[in-house]
Amino acid sequence: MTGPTTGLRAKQKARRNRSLLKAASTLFGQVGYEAARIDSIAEAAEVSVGTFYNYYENKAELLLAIVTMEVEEVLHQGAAVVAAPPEAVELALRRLISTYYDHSLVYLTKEMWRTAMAMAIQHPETPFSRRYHDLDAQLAAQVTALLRALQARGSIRAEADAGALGLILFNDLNAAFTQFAMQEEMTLAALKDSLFARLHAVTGLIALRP
Amino acid sequence: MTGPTTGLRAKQKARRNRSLLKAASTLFGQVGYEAARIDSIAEAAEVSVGTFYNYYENKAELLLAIVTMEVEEVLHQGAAVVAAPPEAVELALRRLISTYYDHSLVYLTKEMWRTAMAMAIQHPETPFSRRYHDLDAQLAAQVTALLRALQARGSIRAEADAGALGLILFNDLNAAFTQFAMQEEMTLAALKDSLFARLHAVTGLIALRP
DNA sequence: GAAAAAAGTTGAACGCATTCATTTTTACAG
DNA sequence: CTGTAAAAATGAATGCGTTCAACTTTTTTC
Repeated sequence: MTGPTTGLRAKQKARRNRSLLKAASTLFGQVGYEAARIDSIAEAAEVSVGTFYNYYENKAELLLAIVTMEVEEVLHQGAAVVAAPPEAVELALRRLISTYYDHSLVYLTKEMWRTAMAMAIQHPETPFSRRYHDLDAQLAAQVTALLRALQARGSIRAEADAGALGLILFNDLNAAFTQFAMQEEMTLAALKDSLFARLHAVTGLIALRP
Repeated sequence: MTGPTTGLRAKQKARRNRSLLKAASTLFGQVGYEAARIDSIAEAAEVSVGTFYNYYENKAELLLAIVTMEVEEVLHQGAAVVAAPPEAVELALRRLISTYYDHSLVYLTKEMWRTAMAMAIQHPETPFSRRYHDLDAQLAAQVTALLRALQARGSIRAEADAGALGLILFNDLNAAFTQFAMQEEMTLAALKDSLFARLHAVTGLIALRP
């Protein structure tokens, strides 16, 4: 399947791959994803345009690589919260969501996020979209898992549908994040304020021990 | 501001405007938005490519015109539901949301919706995005208005935050619709099933008279 | 180690949305 | 009507992601 990982050729390949990704990441950060030219990325990696396309199917695949790193880190941090959530329902959810938001701009800018979201929606049959939604689904599963844990512990009404509410909450935090990515001047604090207000409305309905 | 609406020139202008929009709409429906070439639209409207750009700033503006028609019709139908909602909370919400979904594919295809959503996210500073989110906000306001009406009538717990829950519900129905637009084979019935399951989880928490 | 095969590199060429300098048409003053 | 200004139409040129046929380099074979 995956060829040899040693040998002159393989080494060179790995080096160029990293070189292209780093060049792209830097340029995306500096001038933005859309304004970054393939020529410039290739040039920065000391490679021709044609060679770039031997390493990445297209420009989007570079973005996907960066998105994947970012979301996997978010999932890692999120898992820790789900594993040992705070007692109170609202606090636990705030903690998880804050963790997500706080780790969302390490590798990606708002413009990169917008582009990733847009491409995932527009071309659903694409590897990009599939991978993006796979990551999304993992995040949603984490939110639901937290709700279930809180319910099992007796902090949430037994009759509440944790699966449904988890999805609803995830859709809401996703929508809030989209708004955040769309407003260049909006701060993380403002994002949290906006989401937490709505979160409060939900926890008020489902929490047993406030 | 707006020039004369009579005279040979103005007549011609209005005719070409309509002609281009109709040609575009037809072609979008036939081959899809992305595959539709500006050349083809211009040719179908018996106009040169350059002239097309005298009438529409870009391809997206054509889509915006169609999206606007679609959403305004949806808002019109939705207003009727909000004005005289069914007694039961869950039924009322189902009625409103069904109305939305049932009128969503009159002028637009799923692919056109995807493109519109994607562009609205990706280029927030664009007239397209502003208009799109303005329409979105009107829909959200309608959902909230319905919740408030139901609450005023005593069908929803007085302590529930109708404003917050309206937004949450809207974000959820939006997410469901996005999923629908992304799966070519998904039916309207399947869309409603998926959303109504989650809606049930919420109404179970807020409804007073089941 | 030479020849053949395989893998990788390259930049010119292509498709398509959008722009723009030039030409054509319309409106209108005298 | 005619001359002129304003408005509109036109299609060739531009920019940029992506493709591809020709060329190099590395690996394998004997």
